[in-house]
Amino acid sequence: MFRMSKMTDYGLVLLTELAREEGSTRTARELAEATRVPLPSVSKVLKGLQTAGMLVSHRGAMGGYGLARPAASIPLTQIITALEGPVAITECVQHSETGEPACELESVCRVRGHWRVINQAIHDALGRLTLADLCAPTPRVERLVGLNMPPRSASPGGLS
Amino acid sequence: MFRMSKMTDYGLVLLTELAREEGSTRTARELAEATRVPLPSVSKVLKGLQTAGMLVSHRGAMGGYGLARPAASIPLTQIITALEGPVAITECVQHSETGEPACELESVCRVRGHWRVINQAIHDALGRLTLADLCAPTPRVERLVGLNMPPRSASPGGLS
DNA sequence: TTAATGTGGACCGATTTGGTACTGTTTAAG
DNA sequence: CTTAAACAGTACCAAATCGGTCCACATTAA
Repeated sequence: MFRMSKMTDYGLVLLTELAREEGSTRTARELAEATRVPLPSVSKVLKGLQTAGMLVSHRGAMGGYGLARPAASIPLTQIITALEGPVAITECVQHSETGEPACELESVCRVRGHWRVINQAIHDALGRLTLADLCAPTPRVERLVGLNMPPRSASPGGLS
Repeated sequence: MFRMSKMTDYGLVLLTELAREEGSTRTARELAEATRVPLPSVSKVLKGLQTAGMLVSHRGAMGGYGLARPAASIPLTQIITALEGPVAITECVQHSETGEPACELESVCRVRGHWRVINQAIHDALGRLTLADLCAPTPRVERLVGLNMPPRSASPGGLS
């Protein structure tokens, strides 16, 4: 799986819509109609992004949401982290980043160190992209995300 | 989050343990004791890996599980796919790989194409690793997983 | 004053997840 | 032939998570 939650997906779609004209202010209802995302979910997601400092909100009539910073200075990792917690493929990876209490298998676990590395690679690939990149055509993303790795020198299998 | 499920984590730990001496046959109980993973979960995971063709099983007394192929020819992506389904960060990514019925936002969604690319990057990074690599020291994994991407040319933000 | 709008929380139903139990079936060893 | 060890399959359960809804409230422009 490796799935993002739907809320995170919604968040990206909404932010992309907001970033289409930077500096503009859109109402939650407008965004819901433009993206076809159910309004209550839109509200919940936008509220979260505002708390995380990515959006500014104006209450009352004529209010709405707008980007707090230029889209090019909002990394994907920050959005994902705000909406569904730290990017960590394993619990123990998260623990080793935040605090100490690792898992109870720590003493016998021989793969933990590798997860840290793999997780870092994914984190870096996502961190190279910003919200502005999500509004750009696909080829730009292909380049930035690092799809051009050399195949491994001596691969016995090669299955996928 | 981006988490693997606990079962997948268990699977990797168990396979790594089995790969420590290739060709050996270990009993589910032995593996449970060696890895401290609860026995019922061990059984469930191993059975799944056998069905997927990564393990061979021998029933009856003196039975047990063994690797069906050399560890170096079992890619990480195959293990993950067997234990928790296809690697796809979004539902729509999975749909576009398997069949046609995309999500209902398809017509207005402007980020879908990008997910395909990002997903491919993650998939490739994991596909470059095999079970044998998980038994090797960490530096080898660092190299194979592609941690050495150049920083983007003009990064306005750089936050993480 | 009023209507539009965000804020915050409670709540619910569905699904997933991790774990358990039980009843087979196979096979080596005695 | 009997028995105990081991895998196979299924059903089930409790807890957590997720997506979604609703409501009472605070704020602000008109």
